[in-house]
Amino acid sequence: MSHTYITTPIYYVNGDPHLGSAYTMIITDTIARYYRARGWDTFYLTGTDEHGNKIAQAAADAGVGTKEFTDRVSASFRAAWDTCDITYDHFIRTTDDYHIRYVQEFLQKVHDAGDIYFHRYEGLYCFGCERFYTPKELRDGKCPDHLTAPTLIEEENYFFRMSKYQERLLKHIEANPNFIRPEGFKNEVLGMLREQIGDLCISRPKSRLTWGIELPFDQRYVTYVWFDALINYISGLKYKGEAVFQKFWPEAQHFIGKDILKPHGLFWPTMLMAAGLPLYKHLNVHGFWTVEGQKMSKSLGNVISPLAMKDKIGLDAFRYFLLRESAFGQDADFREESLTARYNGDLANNLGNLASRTLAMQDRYFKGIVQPLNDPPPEIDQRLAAAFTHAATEVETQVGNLLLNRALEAVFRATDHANKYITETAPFTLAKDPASLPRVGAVLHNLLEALRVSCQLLLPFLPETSQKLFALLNLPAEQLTAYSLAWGKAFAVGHQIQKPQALFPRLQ
RNA sequence: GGCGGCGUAGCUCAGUUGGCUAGAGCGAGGGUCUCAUAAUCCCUAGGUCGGCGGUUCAAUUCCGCCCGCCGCUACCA
Repeated sequence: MSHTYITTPIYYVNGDPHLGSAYTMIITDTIARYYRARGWDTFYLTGTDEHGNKIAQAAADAGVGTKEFTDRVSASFRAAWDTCDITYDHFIRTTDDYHIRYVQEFLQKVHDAGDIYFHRYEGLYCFGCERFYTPKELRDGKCPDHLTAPTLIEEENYFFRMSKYQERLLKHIEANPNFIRPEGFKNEVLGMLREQIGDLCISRPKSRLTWGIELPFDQRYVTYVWFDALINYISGLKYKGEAVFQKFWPEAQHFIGKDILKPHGLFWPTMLMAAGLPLYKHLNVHGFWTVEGQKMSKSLGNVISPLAMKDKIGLDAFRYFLLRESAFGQDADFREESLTARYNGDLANNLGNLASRTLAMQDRYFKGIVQPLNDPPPEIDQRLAAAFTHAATEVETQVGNLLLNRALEAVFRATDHANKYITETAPFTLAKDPASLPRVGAVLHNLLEALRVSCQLLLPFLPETSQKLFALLNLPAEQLTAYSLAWGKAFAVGHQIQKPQALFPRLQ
C-alpha cells in the first residue's frame, strides 16, 4: 500500500490561531484527506512549539506557571483545529517527554559524530530577541525590532557543524528538483548555498534560558530553537514506534510558510545528514495572505480568526475560499468581496443550485425514484460523463503538483457543464409530455451521477458538504471513496433519493 | 550591488519546445428559460500582452537595456 507523511509547522504558543496558520492546516488537511480517500496509509502531524524565554515570560506575565501556561495555550490550539475539523493523526508538544528524550538522543548522536563543538565568542546580544546581532544588523546601534541597545556579552556555546554538509546538500537539491517546491523557493535555498552558510549555534546557557531541553552532554546548557523544534517531525513518528517511523519518515512532506524556509531548507536537512538519517522527501512552501491588500497584523486590527469564519460562512466555504483563491507558493489577498463572490458564484449558484434543481426534479417527476439510463447513451450524455472523467484526471494531476486551486477549478468546470446539460436537455420541458418521461428519467440519472462524482472529487476539499450531499443521494457512505465505480453503476433503478436541501444559501 | 520572481481585458489569473483573428472565471451591459438558492443558459465588452530596441518569414513567448512591485542575499559611505 502507498503511504505518505504530512506535517505542518508546530505553532509557537505565544499567540492564537489566525488566518496564516489556518491556511497551512487547511491545505495539509485537504492533502491528507485526499490521500486517505484514495487508500493511502497517511500520517498527518501537527503540534505546538513550547520552549524559550518568550514563553516563560508570557507565563510570568499571565501570573501562572510555565507548564500550566503552555498546557493552556497548546490546548487552545488543539481545540481550534478540532473545531475546524482538522484530521491530524497526532498532536505533538515539544514539552512531551518522548520528544525531549528523542531530541537528546539526536543531539548525542550528532555530538558523538563530532559535528557539535564548543566555542567561546563575544557579541552584541538583544535579550528581547534572544539572539546576537552583528554590528551591521543594528540600526543606530540598536536592535531593529526592539529599538533597545544590545549588551556586549561573552559566552561559550555549542555549535553544529552545518557548513560541513553544505556541498552535499547542494548536490542533493540539484539531483532532486522537487525536493523543495515550488521552484522559486528551491532557488532561494540554492542561493543561500552558494554563499558560506557557516555553523549554527544550538545552545544557550541555563543562566540565560532555563525553559528548554537540556543538552545530554552538558547540563549547564539547554538547546536552542531549531534542534528542539525541527526534530518534532521525527519524534512525532517515533512516538508511535520504530516501525511507524521507518515506514513513514522517508515519505515525509513538510508544509511550511515561506517565513521559515531557511531553517527547513538549510538547517534541517544538514541536521538529518549529521544524524545519519534519510532526508525528507519534499519541502512544500506556501505563500502568505494579505487582508484587503494589507499585511495582517494585530496593530492594524485586521487579523482573521478561523473560528470566526466558521461561524460566519461555515467551514467548507472558508476552506473553499482559501484553497480556490490562492495558488500554492504565491501570496494571496483575503477580501470580503472575493469571499462573497466565490461563495455565491461557485458554491451557491454553480454547485449548490445544481444539486438543488437535480434533486427537486427527481423528486417532482419521479418521487425520488431513480430511472434507467438510455442504452446506448446519446452523445450529449457521454459528453457529460466525459467532463467528469476529465475533471477526475485533472484533480489527480493538480493535487500532485499541489495546485489545489486548479483542482477545484477543474471540478467546478464539470459542474458548470452539468448546469449547461440541464439547459440543453431541458428535462423540465420534456416532462410536460408523458411520452418523454423515460428520457427525463435518464437525464436525471446522469445528473445524479454528476453529483455523486462531484461528491467524490470534492471530499478532501469540502468534506462536510460532500458528505451531506452524498447522504441526500442516499448512497452508502463507503461509496464516497469508490473512485473506480463506473458512470451509471452507482444508482440502481428504483433507488430512492432524498428531497433537496440548500447546501449553500446565497449570501445577501 | 548580486541572485530570483513578477508586471497579459475593471478584478484574479491561463498561456513551458516562437506561429491560426491573445484565452478563462468573476464583474459590467443586453437577452432567454423556468427545474432550481431572483439561480440557469446565450450574446457582447475589446487588452500598445510594463516601456524601448534587437534576432527572426513570424515574439506575449528568445536576447539587451530601462521602469515598477516583491523575495532572498551582500555591502558601503
